[in-house]
Amino acid sequence: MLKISDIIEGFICEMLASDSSVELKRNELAEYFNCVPSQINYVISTRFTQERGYIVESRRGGGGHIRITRVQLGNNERLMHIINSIGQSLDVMTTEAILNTLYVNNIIDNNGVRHIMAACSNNSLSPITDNALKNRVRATIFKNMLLLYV
Amino acid sequence: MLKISDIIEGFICEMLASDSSVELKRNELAEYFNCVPSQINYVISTRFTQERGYIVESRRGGGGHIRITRVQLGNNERLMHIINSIGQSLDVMTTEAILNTLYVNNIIDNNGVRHIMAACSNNSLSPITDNALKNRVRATIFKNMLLLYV
DNA sequence: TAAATCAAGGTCAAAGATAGTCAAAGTCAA
DNA sequence: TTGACTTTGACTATCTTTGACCTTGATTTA
Repeated sequence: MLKISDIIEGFICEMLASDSSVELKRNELAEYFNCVPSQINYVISTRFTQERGYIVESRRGGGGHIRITRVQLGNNERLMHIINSIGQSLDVMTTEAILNTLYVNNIIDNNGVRHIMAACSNNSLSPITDNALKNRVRATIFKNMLLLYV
Repeated sequence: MLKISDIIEGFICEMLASDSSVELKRNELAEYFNCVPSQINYVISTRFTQERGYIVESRRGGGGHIRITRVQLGNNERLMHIINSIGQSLDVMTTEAILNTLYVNNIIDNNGVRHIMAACSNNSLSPITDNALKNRVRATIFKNMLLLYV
């Protein structure tokens, strides 16, 4: 059976084939495919993920939209490997260690290291009291920033 | 759908491009854009805020007006002002707007903008389910990263 | 000159327009 | 039969638009 999710995925992929960025109206798309609006969210959250090289932005309210952007990825095997091997959680020491590796291998320059460290520092995450959550957020921030280099 | 608020914002921005200060008539502007006068207040209060580098003055009564001025501060002064004026909480739209201001004023380059946006995006903060906490964390990350430029 | 009137702009809350979340129910292959 | 994946919809969050009512300043009138 043809899954509606796959059809919607294909539809969006096709749009992304000609343009690296598309802007959708959730309700319009849902109506077009005769499904509930949240189906669109399902498709996006399972198919157009960061790991697969997409960036999703959206706005609610009048004139709201969902924008999906394809990021250029490919030539950096090593980086993708690192990104994929980072789990759900990341502590400061490991962050520093990975950054150091990337730095000495000239994948990230000094300026990038400073930005990423600033973002991932305990200082930046200080409003989060739960340490487990803090490390989970650090992991998502770190992966998101590394995607800038793939 | 075209958002009237964004159109009005663009209109005012364009006026501010040639002049650092503009004087508006609320009712005239509202009539020109076919909207209610309070829409102008909405645009001003959401787009032309102090954090984004504007000062708004107005007078009521006959011959009243609204004056919007782009503030010209030294880089560090402006940065510190922005850092100090960001409270405990920060949403994505405001983050983008502030970054844009800093970018067009050559305080932060494109690379820096990309790093900071990646760090402050909802994507990066997705493990945080509580929105209030999400915005608090965004504020601390953002301020921490801006300090790299002071 | 004090009061009345007119001419702005300000505030706030309700209504409208989108999108997001989450969990229950459904489907299908192993 | 079970577990992973999909579909649905009720409820929530966010952003925008609108309008009724308020405040302030300038001008006219008594």
